[in-house]
Amino acid sequence: MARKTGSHADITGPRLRAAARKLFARNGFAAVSMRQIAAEVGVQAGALYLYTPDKQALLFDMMREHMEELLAALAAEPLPDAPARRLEAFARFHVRYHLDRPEEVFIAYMELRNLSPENFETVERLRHRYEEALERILRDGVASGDFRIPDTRLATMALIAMLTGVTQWFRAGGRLGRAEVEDIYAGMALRAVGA
Amino acid sequence: MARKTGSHADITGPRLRAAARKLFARNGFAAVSMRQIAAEVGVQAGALYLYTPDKQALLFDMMREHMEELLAALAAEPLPDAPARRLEAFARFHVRYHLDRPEEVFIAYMELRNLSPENFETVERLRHRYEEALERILRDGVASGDFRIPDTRLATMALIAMLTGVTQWFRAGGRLGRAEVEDIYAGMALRAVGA
DNA sequence: GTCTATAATTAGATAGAC
DNA sequence: GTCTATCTAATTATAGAC
Repeated sequence: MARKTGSHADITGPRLRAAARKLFARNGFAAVSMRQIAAEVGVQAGALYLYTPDKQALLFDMMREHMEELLAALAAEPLPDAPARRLEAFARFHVRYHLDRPEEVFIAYMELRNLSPENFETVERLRHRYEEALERILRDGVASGDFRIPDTRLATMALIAMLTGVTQWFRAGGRLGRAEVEDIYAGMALRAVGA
Repeated sequence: MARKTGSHADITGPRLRAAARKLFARNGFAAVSMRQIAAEVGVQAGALYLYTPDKQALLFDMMREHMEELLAALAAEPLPDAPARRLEAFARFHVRYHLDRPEEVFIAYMELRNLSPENFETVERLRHRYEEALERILRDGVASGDFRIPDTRLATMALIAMLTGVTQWFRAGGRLGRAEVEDIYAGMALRAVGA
């Protein structure tokens, strides 16, 4: 017999995460209340605590999972050996991945300061591993003479900021398509390092 | 005769704005309470309302003033005519200005979503004027054949994101000095547009 | 101009009925 | 597993004493 309320552990959990992601991305972690999230999920506020110990864990799990999936996706991406081709592949991967997950990306770099100190450390370590993947490409390219940049660390930060910025303005159905955007960013990244 | 409490309208106002700027930049608008700001100023929470109608106005005034000062400073900056030299001057100005005001910059692009709809519109218009100043340089450079970029609007957003990113990692007294950083970013910006 | 006191609301989180 | 009800604490903002 159909009941209005009942067991939904298997779907309420994911729905909670989806609702939190949506609201955190749109309004910011600190500005979103557990009651708002509950309303989005369609349950009462108290019911959320069956699926998360607290609001902080909701944010932390979201950010850690995002960074781990990003690193896993990068590891799974086939990257050519030649530095220029490798950088191009990285840039394309970065733009594509970030356009696919605008909410996670936005949260991941806007809500760092709302993590507890321990959680911040964990997420920062993951973020640093990602940055190092790019820095290694740049170092190799400098060593081989393919790139001309005065400082690999600065260039790493500059390129990541430039590429991540795509999420700030890109809108599906707009003037430029995803493939075009990917092309142009990859080209700018290559030229920026003198390839 | 010295009094413990008294008239401080001339100094409490600026101190309030400075405290709010510091705390908003560090912890985020939504996460900062009026009591925290009052404690930073050294007054009681109620006293703040002598200097601002509410918390929202505190944020809005800060952001509007920042954008207006940024536009005024750009207008006052001597920019050469040649597109490449003009872009270089813009990039140097942007990096310098943003390194000089890390807190304002951080707030200006992290707290947009905490503005009321009307206030958001006002700030967005100012931001758009700044972006257009760069886009005009890029358009001129494309027209003159100095720059090779497939899309000026995308290149505008990419360059601004890249240059603004300096505030995310730069620390005074670190490995690189401000002049060096300015040089490198300007060089990357020029190369990115094929100059 | 700043204080204390407080109003009115809302927050995160928990207890216990069903 | 979800509900209602509630706890405790914090929030923005205001009123009125000094």
